[in-house]
Order: sequence, then structure tokens, then C-alpha cells
Amino acid sequence: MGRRPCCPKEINKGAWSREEDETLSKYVVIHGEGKWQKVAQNAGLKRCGKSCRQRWLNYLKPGIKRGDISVDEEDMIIRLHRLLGNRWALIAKRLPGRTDNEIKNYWNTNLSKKLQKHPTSSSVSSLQNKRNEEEKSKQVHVAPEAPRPRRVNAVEYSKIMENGGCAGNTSPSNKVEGSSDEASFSDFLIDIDQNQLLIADDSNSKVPQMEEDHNNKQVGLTNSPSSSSPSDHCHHLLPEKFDPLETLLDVELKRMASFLGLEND
DNA sequence: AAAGCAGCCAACCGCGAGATG
DNA sequence: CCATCTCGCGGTTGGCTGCTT
Repeated sequence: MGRRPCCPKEINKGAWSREEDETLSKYVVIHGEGKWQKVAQNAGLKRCGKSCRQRWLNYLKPGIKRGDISVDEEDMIIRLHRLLGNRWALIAKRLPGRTDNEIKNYWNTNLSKKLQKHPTSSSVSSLQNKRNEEEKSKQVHVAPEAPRPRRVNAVEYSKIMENGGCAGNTSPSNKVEGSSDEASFSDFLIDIDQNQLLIADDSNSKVPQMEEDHNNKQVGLTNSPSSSSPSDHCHHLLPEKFDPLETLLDVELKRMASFLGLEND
């Protein structure tokens, strides 16, 4: 059978010209995103719809930041990569203005090499050197062969929840002393279960129990004592829109700011 | 000066998942 | 329920650029 080519006609390939960029930008501004095949046709671009989408999302869309990845961003990328692996889209979501493609390229060209040179380092940034010294004494646990997390659809997620899979909390290693501010946040990130994060991200509203100490006050959560099953427990914990990683990273950013004496910025 | 090499990054490609008819 | 369409994602490629010899 074989896959039908997505771009059957003769199309332009390679670098986009300024004219093409302008044409695409004008069209998307007027008509909005989506239906990229029609965008390509209606805008008169001899480009594949996928190519139009990629060009818009990675370069033309307002708010896209190009280059000059800051130390903080680099550090965030490293931490998220340890958590999520090559889930560039997920990582990019945590870095406003950055695209998955840029982060992926940055990783492949810079960070992976740096980390090869300093494989035991939790971060390559000078910002982290101090913390690295502290962490040397600890055995940082990075699952060497952690299974690559799959995207979890709604059906699979409900199965996971039925099996008490909330927060992946069956393993002691996933247990985090949520109330201990002294616990290294980087350690916390390392120990968190990847699939748990993905579930949380996909559902956009799930939070592990370990978050409750930290977040109850912030988001007005209450832990219902009547919750019987783990999944019930989780659902009771959850606000309508809650992104655990977002919150965790917010905490980490505040720590960085504090470290740099920038908490007022 | 020019050939060779390495690094960077924009763009392409194939696949999976969800939406739609 | 199935086929098709559309979108999003991650891996890979190829061209450009700068450096080295």
C-alpha cells in the first residue's frame, strides 16, 4: 500500500524566501492557524502544508525568541531533559518563546557535548557549580535505561488511574518529602517519575500527591479524607487547570533568582 | 588562496494519535 | 467501525559558514 505522499505536487523545498515568509505571515494573521494544507494552497505558496506549519511555528509566529539561550534557559533544558528525555515539545512548553526545534538543535550541538565532557555534572552552567559541589556527595540517580515514556491518550490514562497509577507513587524512589524545603529540588526532579509527568501534562490537570504540601495553600487545594482509591485521591487534589511541572519549575526559578539575588526582578 | 573539515541549524521526513465523515 | 485527513512530534539530513591545514 504505502503511505500517500503528503506533498504530491511539485513544491518548493529548502530555505524559505522573504517573499514566502511574508505571504505566509499575512495569510495566517488574517485567517488564523490550522488547516495547513489549505494555507499552502490558498496563500499561493508552493509549499507542503507541513512545511508552512513548521515555518510559522518555529520562525514567523509572534513571540518566538531566536538564539541567545540564557544560562537559566540552558539550565532548565538540562533539567527537563533529565526528566523527560528527548521530549522536545514538552521541554519547549516550559520555555516561553522557544521552539522544540531550537531546543533540540541546541541540545544536539551544545549541551550533549558539554554533558559528555562532564557526565556527572547536573548542569553545565556556572550557576550550578556551587550546587554541584553539594551534589557530589550524593549519588544522583538517573535512570540509565528508563523506558521512553509514551504519549498517553485518554483511554490509556483512565486505565492507569483505574490501576491506582496516580502519580506513579508505588515506588519509594518516587516519594518526595514535599514539605522539606531543604531537599534539593534538582534531586526532586530527578526522582520524579517520567510517566507521571507525562500523564500530568497530557491531562493538563493532574498533580501527584507529593505536591500537596507545596500547593494546597497556593491553589486552594484540599485533600479529601474520604478519598478511597488512589485515583479518587488524585482527582480530589486537582484543580481545574493545574500543571505540576509548571509549578515545580516556578519554584526552581525562584530558587535561582534567590541564588542570584534577583528575587525582586 | 584553496581544499578539507567540523559545527550549526533550518528544513525535511516518517510515524503515531486524534478528529472527522 | 473503518478509512481518511490533519496535526504534532522527534529523528535525520543537507547546505551554509567559519576554521584549519
